[in-house]
Parts: sequence; C-alpha cells; structure tokens
Amino acid sequence: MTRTARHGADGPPAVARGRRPATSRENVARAALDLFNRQGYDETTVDEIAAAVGVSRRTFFRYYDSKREVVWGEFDAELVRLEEKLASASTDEPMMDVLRRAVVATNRFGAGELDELRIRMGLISSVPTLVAHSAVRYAEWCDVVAGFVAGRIGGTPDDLGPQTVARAALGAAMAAFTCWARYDTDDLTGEVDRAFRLLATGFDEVRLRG
Amino acid sequence: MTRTARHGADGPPAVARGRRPATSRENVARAALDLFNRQGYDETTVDEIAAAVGVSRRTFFRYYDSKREVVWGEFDAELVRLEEKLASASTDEPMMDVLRRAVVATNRFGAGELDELRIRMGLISSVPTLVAHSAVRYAEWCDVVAGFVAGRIGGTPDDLGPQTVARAALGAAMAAFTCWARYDTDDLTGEVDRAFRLLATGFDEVRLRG
DNA sequence: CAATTTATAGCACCGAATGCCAAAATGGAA
DNA sequence: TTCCATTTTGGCATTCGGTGCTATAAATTG
Repeated sequence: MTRTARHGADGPPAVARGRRPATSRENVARAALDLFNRQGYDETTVDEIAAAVGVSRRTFFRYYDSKREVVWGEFDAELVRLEEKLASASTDEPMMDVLRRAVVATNRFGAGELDELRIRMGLISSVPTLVAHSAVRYAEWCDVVAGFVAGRIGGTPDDLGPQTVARAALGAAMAAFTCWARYDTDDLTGEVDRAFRLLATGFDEVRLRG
Repeated sequence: MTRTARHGADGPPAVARGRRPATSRENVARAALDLFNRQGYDETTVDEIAAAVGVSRRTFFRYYDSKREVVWGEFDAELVRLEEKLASASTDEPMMDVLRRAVVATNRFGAGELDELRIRMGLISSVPTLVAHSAVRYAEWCDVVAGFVAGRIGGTPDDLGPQTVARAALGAAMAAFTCWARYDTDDLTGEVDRAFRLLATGFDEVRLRG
C-alpha cells in the first residue's frame, strides 16, 4: 500500500536511495494477466505469479494488496478524472447530460490499451471472485457520482435520490462495458453513450427497441 | 448444497431414515447473525458459529456453502417469485410499471421479519466481504430482469438494452434497500416504489428535488 | 569503510474452504 | 435381536489467500 515516493505526483525527483525494486506493478500485472488468460484466474496461485515475476510470494503482496487487485490496474486514477469532470461542468447543462459526457470522457482509451482492457473486463465480469470484488471498487465510483448529484439537487449523498441515480448510472456503465467486452464492437464509448441515453429517457420502450 | 428430500416441495413425506440432522439452516442462521451482530462479521470465525450451534466446523459447511451465504438466507425463493410476477404481467402494462410493481411486491415483508432483514441488509451493505459477495447474488436477480426485458423488446438478454435496464433497476433496488436499512423509515416498499419511479422518469432533475 | 535507507526473502500463523473416510445414529427387514 | 442400508456427523489433512515479524541484501551518502 505504501508506494514509493516516486509514485507521488509532487516533491523533488529525489534520486533513488536504498535497494532498487526487483520489479514494478506493471511487470507484475503483465505476468499475472498472462497467466490468468492462459490457465484461468482461480487456477493461478499467487506463488505462480510471484515465480513468473522472479520474486517471492511475500513481495508480490507488497506490490498488490491482493490477487484480485491486479486485475484492476490503475482504476483509482480514472476515478479522480471522473470527479474532476463532474466538478468542472457547467451548472446550466442538465445533470444527466453532464453525467453521460463525463463517463464517456473518462472511458476513452487508445487503440493500444483496448486489448488488455478487454481481458481485464472479461475477467471482472465472468470470474465470480472478481465479480464480487468489483462491487467494492465500484462503490467508490458510486460515491463520486452520488456526491455530484447531491450537489445538484441538494441533500446529502446518502439520500435516496443521489443513491438511486449513482447506482443506476453504475449499472448503465457496467452494462456498456460487459457488452463491449463480450461482443467484438470496437466502440466502447459508443456503448457507454447509448446506455446513458437509455437511462436518461427512463427506458422508453419504443426507443429501447431501436 | 445437496439438501435433504424433506426440503423438496414434492414427493411422499418419506419418514426420516438414517441419523437425524443435529440442527437446521434456520438454527445456524440465527446463531450466526447473533454473533455477527454482537461482535462483527469479520471478527466471527466459522468455528465460533459451529460451536454456538453445537456442531463441528465441517458440519457448518454442509448447511451453508460459505460463511457469506448465511447472511443471504432464502434469497433464492424471492428470485423465483420475482420471475413469476414478471411472467404473469399483462403485456399491455408499460414495461417499467410492471417492473416497479413486481419488485415492490416481492419485497413486502411482515412486521416480524423487518428487524432481522434490517440486520441482514445492514451487514450486506457495510461489510466489504459481503458487499463483494452481493454482486454474485444480485447477478442472478439481473438475469431474471434482463430476460423479462428481452422478452418485451426483442433480442437476447445479453444485449445492451436488457442489460442496461436490468442493472439500472438493480441499482435502484439497492439504493432503496440501503437507504431503508440506514435510516429508520419503516416503509421499505415505499422507498422501492420511489426509487423505481425516479428511474422510469429518467431522473428528471425537478422531480428528484421533490 | 561505516551508516542509513529501502526492498526483499522467509518464516510462522490465521481463517476459509474442500476432499476423504471412519464412526454414530436411525429405520427396516431377517 | 441382529444385521443392513441409509444418512448425518466429526475429524483429519490439505490448499490457498493474506498478514505480521525479522533478518538480510543492495543501494546511496559521508
């Protein structure tokens, strides 16, 4: 958990002192995802990952808090971007429009990242252990959205209104992601956009058919 | 998992042969929830639960597949009821109305059940391990709703439309439940009703304020 | 070279969960 | 009653994820 100062955004470069890390989060993630992809998540032990990276089991847990976390990569960063987008939006723009555009914007990925992302999302939406863990990660996402909604309509983020919007929005985003991961459409942002437009219309049956 | 024939709904009573069970699922659940409530979920080990019931650790796992499952009680039965309600609805009634009424109906509980339900929901929505596991259970709920939506608008349950509706609906239901469990409103069905009405209006900002 | 800093390896340990097998308890039939 | 089939239980061994503690290895600085 206590990552090195190098990872911090501020402070002087501060030349590395002490023993050099034997690997990196990226390295560990690559090795782990490769194993997950080849032999399955449950069939891969932490010992195997550690061995593949050339590091001890104990050291693996210094890079990631758990085996599950590896699949999530740098999800935290995306969360910060979402919060910024929502905060900087014009108060004139309708709430659900702001939300849709913010989610779409935070989910733009380069062509080079899409393959790995699809592997990650495929795992997250199919392996029970990871489906389970996703609820914990997504809860943070919901907190951000609920905070934004409460700021718009008043009251606290814990009230029914903000909670319902946040969790329904999460559902729309998850639907878009899993559909994109399952089928071979390259258009992730398009799926997200469509899902949020359905959400904002209250799922009008006529438009749903279209 | 392989429960006794006694639990089956059909077949002759078939007088009990063989050794009699030392306890029951209800017994185990009571003892476990009591411990969870007093000393916390993570702080309660399976050994303690087993001891409280007067049974061995190994036997505990014959009544529940996991420690997590205890909190969920007979959730499966509710799922069946939801599926029936949705299937038996008139095709004239708007989709979102059917959905709202079905979810409200399957979540009516007697006054005597509400206290225990609140404890269960409080745990499910606050203990990380259980928050995580809820995603697995709720996935079955989503499958039911997605199947219903696909039947209404055409296509398969895996398509974006049904998936978005199902997951958003789940979000609304979860919001209602957690708000109800947190605050001291006795009106669970009212919360569910309100959440689904918000959902069906596309979260109109004006109504959200109300 | 010594001191300090940082990362690592390895060990012991806990708790959840599973497979396996022997033993206990029950009803029914010989 | 005795024996058998049936069902549940208990205990053991094992696997795996995760954590705390400690000693040691590798690096910079003086």
